[in-house]
Amino acid sequence: MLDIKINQQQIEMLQTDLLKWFEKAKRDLPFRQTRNPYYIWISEIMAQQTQIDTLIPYYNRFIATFPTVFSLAQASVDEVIKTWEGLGYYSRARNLHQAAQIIVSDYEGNMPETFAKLLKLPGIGPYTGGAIASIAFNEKVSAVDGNVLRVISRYGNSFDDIGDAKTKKRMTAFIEGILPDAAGDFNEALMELGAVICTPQSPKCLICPIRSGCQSHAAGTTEQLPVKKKKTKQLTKKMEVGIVKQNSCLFFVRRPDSGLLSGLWSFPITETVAGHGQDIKKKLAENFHELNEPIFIGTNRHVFSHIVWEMSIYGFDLDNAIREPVSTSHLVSNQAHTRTDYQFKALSEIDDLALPVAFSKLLDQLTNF
DNA sequence: AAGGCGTGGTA
DNA sequence: TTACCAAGCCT
Repeated sequence: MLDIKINQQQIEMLQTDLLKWFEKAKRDLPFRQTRNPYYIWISEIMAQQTQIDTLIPYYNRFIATFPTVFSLAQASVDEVIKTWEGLGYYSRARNLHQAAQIIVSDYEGNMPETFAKLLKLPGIGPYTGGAIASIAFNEKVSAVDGNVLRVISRYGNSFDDIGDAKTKKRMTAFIEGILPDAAGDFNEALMELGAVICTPQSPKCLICPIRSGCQSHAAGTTEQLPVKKKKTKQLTKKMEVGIVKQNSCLFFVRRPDSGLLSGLWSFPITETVAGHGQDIKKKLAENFHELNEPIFIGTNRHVFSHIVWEMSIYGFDLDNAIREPVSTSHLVSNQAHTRTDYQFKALSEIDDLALPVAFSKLLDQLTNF
């Protein structure tokens, strides 16, 4: 149970030390050069489960493509996903798009200015709501992310599992109790400290601005903290991928509306049962009447957060079909939807599609096919 | 409550 | 190679 004994004077020293350090040491990040709530919002959504260094080029590209909430709301969801391509957790982009439409329709295009209202928007939870409210609107509310949980675990020498909701509640309450008026800066300072000083491995206690009050440093337990329950191991799935070629074009399918990589484009893919390319050949029979035997191209492995795909890649060259060449008119198109679910694309056109890394990385293996 | 949901970096 | 981790949210 987190139980930090800290008096008013110590609280003020902690605030002062942290804020002073942050003012001096904070990294120069693109979204720290603005107070525009729209830009803050985009950056905070991108920051979810994503390291800052990774998201910076995406952030710059995103706000260049969608400079205002109106431009985002008016874009198609496919355009938004395409701009998000490669960043992962694509529901973030869908929620961003949906929330932009709500902000335009319900708030005249102005970002809602309170934690309570922000929390109602899709994709904004306790952390992101607190971050936007405190950083963009000076609301005195906490923003507790993984960095903050780690910093507080160590500061109070807490061995509570930070994956437990109760622990997060307690630590949030502690933060709320020591929040200064400059809540946005204080929240950012805690996160910055976690990102560059109070790191998961080998924390740099020697140069930590709040070392003097840190109970974990005093107890020598920093390497054991924070306590976090281990994740269950990823399930490995054997998959067969079908590369269908005709007239130098490759065949792509849109993934289902729900689940992994939903709505994004992919090569036809199916879980391996019989093997040797027969599973994907059977699946492709939904789209093509005549197919040659699969040509083995190679293997590839892709690791998601909770699944591993071990992919065997098979080619089907329609130009070299033994029987009559099959034209695109044989494609089964889904008449119920106005959007397209199947497409042949020339190599130069593939960039039009939002293609997850799991598939875009396969393109390198197709040079001899 | 616990698991689904991406990707890239590091030890 | 394996394992862990990153400015979480949704169901």
